[in-house]
Amino acid sequence: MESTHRNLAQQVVHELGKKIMQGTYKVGDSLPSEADLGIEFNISRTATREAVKMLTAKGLISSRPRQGIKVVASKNWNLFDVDVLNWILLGKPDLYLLRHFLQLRLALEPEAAFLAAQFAEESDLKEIENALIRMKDATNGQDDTHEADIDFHQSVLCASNNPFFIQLKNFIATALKINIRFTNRMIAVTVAEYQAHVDIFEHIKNKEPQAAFDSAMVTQKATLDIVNKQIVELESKKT
Amino acid sequence: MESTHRNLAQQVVHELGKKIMQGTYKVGDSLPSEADLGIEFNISRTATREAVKMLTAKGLISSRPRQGIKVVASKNWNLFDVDVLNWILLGKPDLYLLRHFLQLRLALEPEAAFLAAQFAEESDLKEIENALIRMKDATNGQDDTHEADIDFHQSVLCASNNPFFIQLKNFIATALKINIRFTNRMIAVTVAEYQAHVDIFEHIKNKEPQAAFDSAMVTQKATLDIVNKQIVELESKKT
DNA sequence: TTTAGTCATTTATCATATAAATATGAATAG
DNA sequence: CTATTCATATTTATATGATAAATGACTAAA
Repeated sequence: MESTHRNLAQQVVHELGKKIMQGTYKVGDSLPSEADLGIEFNISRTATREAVKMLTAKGLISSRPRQGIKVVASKNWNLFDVDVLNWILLGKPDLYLLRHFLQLRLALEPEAAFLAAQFAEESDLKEIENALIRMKDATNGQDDTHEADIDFHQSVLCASNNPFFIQLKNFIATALKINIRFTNRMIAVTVAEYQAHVDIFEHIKNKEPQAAFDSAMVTQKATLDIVNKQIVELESKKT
Repeated sequence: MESTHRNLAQQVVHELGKKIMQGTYKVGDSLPSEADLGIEFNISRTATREAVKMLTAKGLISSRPRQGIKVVASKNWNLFDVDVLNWILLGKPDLYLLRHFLQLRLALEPEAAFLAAQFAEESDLKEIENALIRMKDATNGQDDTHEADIDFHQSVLCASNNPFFIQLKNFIATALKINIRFTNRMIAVTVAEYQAHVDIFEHIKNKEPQAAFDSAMVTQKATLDIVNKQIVELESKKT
């Protein structure tokens, strides 16, 4: 195993999780037996089993006597688990995955903005404003635009003061990272996008839920439309 | 442990998970040490550790040498995990939790209907229709209304053909169950509600995304408004 | 051909031992 | 008296080896 010799089980969880999301082990495939995994990673069966149990808890695999350890159907995967999302990021996301992310974002973010306009505390507003300032600073090269952009989206989710929306911070972050990868990680966030964010913030601050919702909806829908068109194009090329 | 002597670790996971969601162990609290848990449940430390690892994977606890096993902040809980949702159901949900569920449902379900109208396959439509038929049958006492109702909502999610929406089936099911508990589990789904469902289905079938979205939105918003009013009432009583 | 039973393989659990991490409090230095 | 260092005890982390239970595959009998 790695150098550190700490949290071996956790490391194996990540190795196997990555391999599953990258398709090294596909749905229905059997993983090596506990004994073999132990040999492969040079750890005891105890640690191996703990790793297997953690992946089971995240819904990626099942393990039964005689049948061995198998990757279960992807509908059972805990797609909103932090680790799983990060492993998705390490895979090779395609346009369809990007669309799936955007479709859920379109559902979530306008409503989150709506709720933020209703329930945001002073501290929540400060967080959002902070992210906006960092986005503006980024145009002067003082900060990473994309990172500040992600912070903006996450802080709006938090401002909803709804634990379920807040839990989806990781989902949104992953969605944005994949989006960035597909557009071009070098291209900074545009002025137009920044202005759209400012609009959303203003509506939240002024406690105008519907206006906040609409502003968020417009930008989301625009992004999704672009990807939808790209997919149509892609599919027409195929045939 | 129980009679069966199979999957001891899994049983302990459920016991502890329930206790955490019911507040027996609160956020920040320490659980008994591995050794003590082993004694309490009459299982080996190995099995205990595997249970602890599974709960760790679900984001409920952390376990570090000398520090012991502690319930982590609820923002780290995997609220969309099937098990966690079921444990929530075993707790004592209040109006605020119900509102949080409804707020996310309001975000998800109209968009799911929108997507279903775009992407539903024939088989998906059959599933939805099937649930509707069962709802109608239920008025004659042949079936459980609520169960068929849950099936309807879940089948619309599936029809979106978006894995993220599909993953949220358990969330919606839990939300509906809590909703049923709050209204009155004896009261059957009304004819009006049934008709609203039929409308949504028709729009999906006719591939009218926006109409499907609007229909779903109306019913959702109505439900949320009622709960919001109840909360306002509750809070005015307090002061 | 079917059925019942045997067998081999793999996970599930247990018991015990040692290593590593770390909170706590004592000892020490300033 | 305060801050820092250090020893120690407690708890988790890992390893090892042994036994139990589950189950797919094969075999033999009806």
